[in-house]
Amino acid sequence: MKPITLKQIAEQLNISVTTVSKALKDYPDVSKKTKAMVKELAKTLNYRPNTFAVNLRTKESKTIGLIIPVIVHHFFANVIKGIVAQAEKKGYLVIILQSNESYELEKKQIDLLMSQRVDGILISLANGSARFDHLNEVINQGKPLVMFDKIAKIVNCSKVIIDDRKAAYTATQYLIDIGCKRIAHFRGPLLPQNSIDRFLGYKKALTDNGLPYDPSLVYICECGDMSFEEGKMNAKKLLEDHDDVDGIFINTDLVAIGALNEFNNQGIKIPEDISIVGFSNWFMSSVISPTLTTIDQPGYLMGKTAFKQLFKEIKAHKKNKSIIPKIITLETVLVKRESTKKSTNTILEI
Amino acid sequence: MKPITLKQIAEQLNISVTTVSKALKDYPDVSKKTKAMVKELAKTLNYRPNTFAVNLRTKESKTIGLIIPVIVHHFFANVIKGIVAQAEKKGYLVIILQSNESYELEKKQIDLLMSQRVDGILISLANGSARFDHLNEVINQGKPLVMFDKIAKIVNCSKVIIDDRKAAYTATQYLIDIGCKRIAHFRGPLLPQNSIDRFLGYKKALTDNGLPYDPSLVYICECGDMSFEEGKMNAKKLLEDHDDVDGIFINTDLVAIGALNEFNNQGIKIPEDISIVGFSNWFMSSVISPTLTTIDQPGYLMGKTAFKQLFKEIKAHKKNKSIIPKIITLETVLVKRESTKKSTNTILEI
DNA sequence: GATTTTAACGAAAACGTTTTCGATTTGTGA
DNA sequence: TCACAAATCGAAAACGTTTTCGTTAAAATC
Repeated sequence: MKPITLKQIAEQLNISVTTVSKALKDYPDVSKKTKAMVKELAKTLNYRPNTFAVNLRTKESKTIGLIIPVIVHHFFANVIKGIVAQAEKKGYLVIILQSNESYELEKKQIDLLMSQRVDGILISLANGSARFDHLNEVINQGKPLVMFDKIAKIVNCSKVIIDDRKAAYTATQYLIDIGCKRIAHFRGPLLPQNSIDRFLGYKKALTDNGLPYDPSLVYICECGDMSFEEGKMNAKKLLEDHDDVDGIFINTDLVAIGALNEFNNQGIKIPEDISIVGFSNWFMSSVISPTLTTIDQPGYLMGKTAFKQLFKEIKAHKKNKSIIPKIITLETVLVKRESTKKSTNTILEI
Repeated sequence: MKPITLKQIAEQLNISVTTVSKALKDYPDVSKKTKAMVKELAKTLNYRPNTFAVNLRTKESKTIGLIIPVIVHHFFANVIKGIVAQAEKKGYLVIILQSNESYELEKKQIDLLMSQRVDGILISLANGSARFDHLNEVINQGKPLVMFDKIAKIVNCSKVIIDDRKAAYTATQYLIDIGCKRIAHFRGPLLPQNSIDRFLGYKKALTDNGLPYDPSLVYICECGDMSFEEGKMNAKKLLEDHDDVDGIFINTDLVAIGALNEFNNQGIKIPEDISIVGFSNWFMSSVISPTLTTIDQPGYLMGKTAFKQLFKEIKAHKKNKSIIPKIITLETVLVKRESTKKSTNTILEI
């Protein structure tokens, strides 16, 4: 019933614990014979090293912590999948925690992970996080930390992101290229950097193309559980406020799909009357009608990349090498589908 | 830089490590003065007990393992959320692994978790799992194990499930009650118990109501990444094969939404021509048009309940009490929406 | 004042592993 | 034969806690 220990193996074979340990780890100063002996007995007894003891000795747990604002979200679920898969490859386990977009919780969870002495931490910030002492604390303790997606520029650690501003610019530029003159934007909440950057990308594309920026064309939504409904509501409001809008760039697909639904119901033709571009390439976007043009946000790859970077830093940390924070920007692509009309401007289609 | 230890505190205060340890844990044989002294210094030094050492001493890690077939799935994501939230409340951390519906991976992961010496394991089976030695091994080692949702009846451990058969029966019975005479079923894959049970519930409702069971009305789909497409395809086939079907019970919402989409495109009126009931109550079901009648499958509650049961068993195991496996069946409810027509049979509506 | 009780503390073992360093044995070359 | 190197092993310390049990001093009891 009790787990097998090195001591038990040693006693059975009449050798020392030391030799057993070395044999199992293929130390050069153990003869082939004893190695074989030890390994065989270990196998038949189904010996498993006591991780607790190993951790204590080696001062590492082969475990990392992951704090994520929401789990039930296709993008983050994909990130989790990417992290877990990559971690497993490298022999690391992942402890997962959900901050629920709350700074207080996030802080507590950082504390939990530090107490647990994980080898490193991956985090995507809660919307509520405007202070970062808890993260600086992690860094000061010399614990590897990598942020992804929802980051704080001010925190001095590695980050894996997409260029939200550029992607939004691309999306808006595409709307302009296909002939849209009056382009609205459904933006995300005011706080997280992502929705700010997407908004800025939208704005810059307008001005770069000589189009006026009109604040009344920008609608805000929380992008929480009610995203779909928010999309519908904003679409409704937009139709009431303006009759000349011919394109919308929307912060996230679910909102876009809500808007699309409202337009469909009201008989507004997409893309003939209004062209729509979403963000994130949720699988439903390729499936609804009309299919949604959107920016592909590589969740799985982001998770994978974030872990890879963290892994490097963990290794460096073990060797007492200092780590130079690195910012990795993943490519996004515009996925053109039915919700945007074809360009009428042939010159642009050379 | 190096973490503070009990020893350091002891030396600073000129007392023994023992007393420091006891003071921090409020042992009665330490004076109030020393307790205050110790606690204060511990706080200012930001002392955190070394989990590795604590684990080694106490033989528990306050950590559980979770193996799940897919993370990127609204139901499972909800389950994860429920588990993580409840675990955190009780001071437990969750290590998450994804089996990818593969028996081989699942086996390896069980092994990993056993090596890690987690205090207990939560698992939802991979579709590919038809052998259960790896799970029996866990049980034999006396490690608490709770299965949820995708379970194996044959394994002697606690389980948290819904009554798939009953829920399917309810769904089908509802279709019958509102007047459907020719009811089709889009079922899931042949293996997992869930889709078998849902199929059986469908069948039993038919025969209990004197309706013939017609195998040609049963369509199979894998319910994987292509669910939506499968729904469309099956809908198409159904329209080709039969012109008299007036109701469909569908294994899962995403497939149902695919079917709905196809029917919409082909001008088939839902619910006038065909009534549809889905399964799981995905949030999109309340949002598409027409909204989908479905069985609500309580993912968050399932996660929460599964952890609670595991927690009980972990506590029992610590006290060397034997654990009697318990099967907890969560209630499901039929959520009536637009995709099913109102009953014309007033007698049934008393 | 002698004895017992209580309060407060500490020594030491234990958890199971890893690793350093020294000891022993065997083999090698002169 | 001697010196030295190589091969093989083990003793012991260390990781940082927890907990048992004993010790001491002070307080209480008679």
